[in-house]
Amino acid sequence: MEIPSKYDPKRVEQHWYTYWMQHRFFHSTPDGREPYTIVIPPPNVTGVLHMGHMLNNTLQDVLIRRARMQGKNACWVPGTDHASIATEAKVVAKLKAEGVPKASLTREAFLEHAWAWTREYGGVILEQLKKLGCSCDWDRTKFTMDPDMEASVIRVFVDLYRKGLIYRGYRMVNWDPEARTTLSDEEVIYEERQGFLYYIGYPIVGSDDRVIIATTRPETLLGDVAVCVHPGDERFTHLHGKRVRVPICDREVPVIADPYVSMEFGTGCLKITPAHDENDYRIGQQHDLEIIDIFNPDATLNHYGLHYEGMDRFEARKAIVGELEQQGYLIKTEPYTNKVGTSERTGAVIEPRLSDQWFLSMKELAQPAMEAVLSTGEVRLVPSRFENTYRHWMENIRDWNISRQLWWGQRIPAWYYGPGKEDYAVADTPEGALELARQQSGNPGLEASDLRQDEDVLDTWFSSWLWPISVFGGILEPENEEIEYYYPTTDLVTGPDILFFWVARMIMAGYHFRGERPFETVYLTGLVRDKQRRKMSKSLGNSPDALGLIEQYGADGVRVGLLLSAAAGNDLLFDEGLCQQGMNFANKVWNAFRLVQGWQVEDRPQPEEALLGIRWYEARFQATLEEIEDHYAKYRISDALMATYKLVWDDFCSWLLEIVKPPFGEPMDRRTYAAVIGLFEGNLKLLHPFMPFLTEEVWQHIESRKPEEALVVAPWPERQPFEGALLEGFEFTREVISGIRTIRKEKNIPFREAVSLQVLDEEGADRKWELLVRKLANVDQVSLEASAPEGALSFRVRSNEYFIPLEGAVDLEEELRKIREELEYTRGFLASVEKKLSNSRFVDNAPEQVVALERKKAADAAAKIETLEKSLAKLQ
RNA sequence: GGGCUCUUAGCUCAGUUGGUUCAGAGCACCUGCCUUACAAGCAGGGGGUCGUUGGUUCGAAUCCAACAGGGCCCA
Repeated sequence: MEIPSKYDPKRVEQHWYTYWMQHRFFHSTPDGREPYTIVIPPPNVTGVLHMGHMLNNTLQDVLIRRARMQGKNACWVPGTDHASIATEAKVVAKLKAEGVPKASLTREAFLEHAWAWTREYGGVILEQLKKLGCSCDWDRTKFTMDPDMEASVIRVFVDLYRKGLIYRGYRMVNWDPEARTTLSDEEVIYEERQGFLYYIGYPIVGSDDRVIIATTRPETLLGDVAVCVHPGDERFTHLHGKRVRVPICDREVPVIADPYVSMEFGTGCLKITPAHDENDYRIGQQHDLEIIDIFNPDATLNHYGLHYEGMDRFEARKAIVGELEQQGYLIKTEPYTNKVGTSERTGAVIEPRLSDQWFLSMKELAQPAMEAVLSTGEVRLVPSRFENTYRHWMENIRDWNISRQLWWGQRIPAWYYGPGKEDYAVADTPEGALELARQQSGNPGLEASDLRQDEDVLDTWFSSWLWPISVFGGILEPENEEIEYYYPTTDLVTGPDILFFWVARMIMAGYHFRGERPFETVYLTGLVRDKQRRKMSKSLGNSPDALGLIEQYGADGVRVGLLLSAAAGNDLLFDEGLCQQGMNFANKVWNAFRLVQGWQVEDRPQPEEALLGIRWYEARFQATLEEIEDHYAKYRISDALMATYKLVWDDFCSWLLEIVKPPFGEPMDRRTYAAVIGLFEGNLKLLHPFMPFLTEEVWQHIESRKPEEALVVAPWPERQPFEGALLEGFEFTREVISGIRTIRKEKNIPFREAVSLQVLDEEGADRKWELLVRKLANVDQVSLEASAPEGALSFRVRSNEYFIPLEGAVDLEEELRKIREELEYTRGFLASVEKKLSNSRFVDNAPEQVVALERKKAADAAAKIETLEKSLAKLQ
């Protein structure tokens, strides 16, 4: 069989993915095995794969593939969410481009377009995950707007409403003027913006004097209803009870006193605009002030804007400042940096706005969720330092604004039957609402046509927070077999940026609706950044094309590249070089396979060094397996990968294969061959979660396998006891071989030229290891010596001394210098150890083990010094 | 402004309850090799006062304090 010298991912990836799917290896149904469950963090239905998704989903795939190999019933539920703001914005933009304004459409017509859009683009990101190799149970693919998922959301809304946890309130909320909807507090991102502080003089009524206020938002003066000073501020006591005239709109407003005002900030005098600032609103309430809202929903000025009506708020700011200046009201402006809230979705500057919204009361829900993470440890955050962030948020939790002024999403199941704010009924269905409405209103004559459903939809996170329950039907049928089997899920892998949006709320929902945690462990990944540490984003254009990377480096290469530097919770500075490294590794494994499969095998005795090498590698494999299991247990996936990488590349390829490799042109014995194949298969198993395609390809090349023997479902290697002495013996031997290679390099002795080796064996080393030295360092003869020979190059390993006789090539001075250097270092080392040992406080206080170790160090060093001194004496 | 967190080799990071020859790994770099699996490779090599300053201790990269400089969350 002809096998190309380079691994070609394109040739194999599609083939094996199709094979796995055909044999339904990713599909899970409840059975007697232990379940291992992951629910995917649902990406936006219309999104495309980006680097964050790749990292996140590669991690999930590694975990799920390993669990599957461990014989657990592995179930990874994929799906998408409807992303109401983002999707609606895209659909609106598309329609606009086609000359169709949203306002010209009915709600139903708009939703038709949105569904069409979803059908067209909805599957894209999931198809991309398949390219990455993700082994999701695709039969279980869920979408937050699926009928059953939607029904779950509605059921939960009604339930929480009836428990009194959902209420309708007139509050100051975060308004996104671009999306024309409210946002929850979590969706607002505060940014530092360079602005100005404007000092404006308000004339005092009945006086020629004026009062100066400082503001960052002069345009809002059109909504001013008062000017406020601190009651204890003596500079302004003469103003109490006076009235001032607001410039431009010429409105007379009172001067009020409230301790909220900071005497230090600005002029100590504050204008009050209750409609456009949360604190002003509070003061307005306390002082019973009027509320004047000067904005339209898109943040242009309304009729209160007078001659600025229709102008954008920022344009209006400039124009108003100009007018104030012209009319002499503007005293001065100074540069000022302030924090501005922006929309997480659209980036628009948030406008505080008063409106009726639906809120979910959080205190009660938060309590068990807080305990689960911080007290009982039922839910574990990895890395644990996120617990602090979690605690801080949970302790200061505020009610959740769950209504959105959008059409794309689950419409709030509240029906109004009268003109009053409280004239509504909440129910699962219009019929249920009608019945309730008749009761509540005492009017049995109400008809369906008298009811008007709330226009708003629910926040997308109000769907997502149920995800681990609703994907298994656990809301609608709380006792169904699936939810009972798969819930609580095992691991959740997501980014820390949605710890509050999603993770915390899922924990709340888990305890509230199931009385149980939704998952055991939350693995928080880092953010993927570029080499300048900037977050990768579409707007910056610094995110490489995900599928392009897979095309270039292969899915396995990209997976390895991403994982190599992805310590949990640490940001990952993405560098394409890492994918290159991943691809190189794939090629390395591929070529190791080419070597092995090219060997001719026949009946012949097994060389002793091959047997020794195999025994050593078995021990090495076990030691590494132990290490890898420990890394997995701690979710240190990149360390698990690195340990596997070194095992395969260094120990297996560079050492074992060189040990067992038959001389050129000679065949190999059957026992060695069979053993090497077995070890190779063990390696493939460890590698499979990281590099599923390559490993399955090689696995199937090794021999033809039945479907149930595919690597994807092969049993994970078992832990076995191993001989530590083999590892120590090999390590010593490796140093000897290294020493000979160094001398070869320094003296330009080509490898094909055999050398002989003389040993001053102070250590009493096991001579079986000489077999490896002979083969790997091309040594033709090994002899034990009683004293240092002359005319030889030397090196030392522990207290052993090795000589390579090489007449004429030996530089005596150089040899002496090397020995003196080693001697000096070792003496210094011994001195420091002895100093420790002579300190009675150390000997008395330190643990016995530590003291014993120090004694051994001293003895070893002393032995080495003796060797060195002897050699020195001989040479001089 | 409040809280959290980090600073170790050129880069990205490990370093567990203070104690092995503990100052590490990968990459990058330097040198030599087209050796019949692999130049996407092989062999060898250099490189750090562990941010600074104090303290605790027989012993500090590790614990404590202050300072300097990053980052995150919240307001």
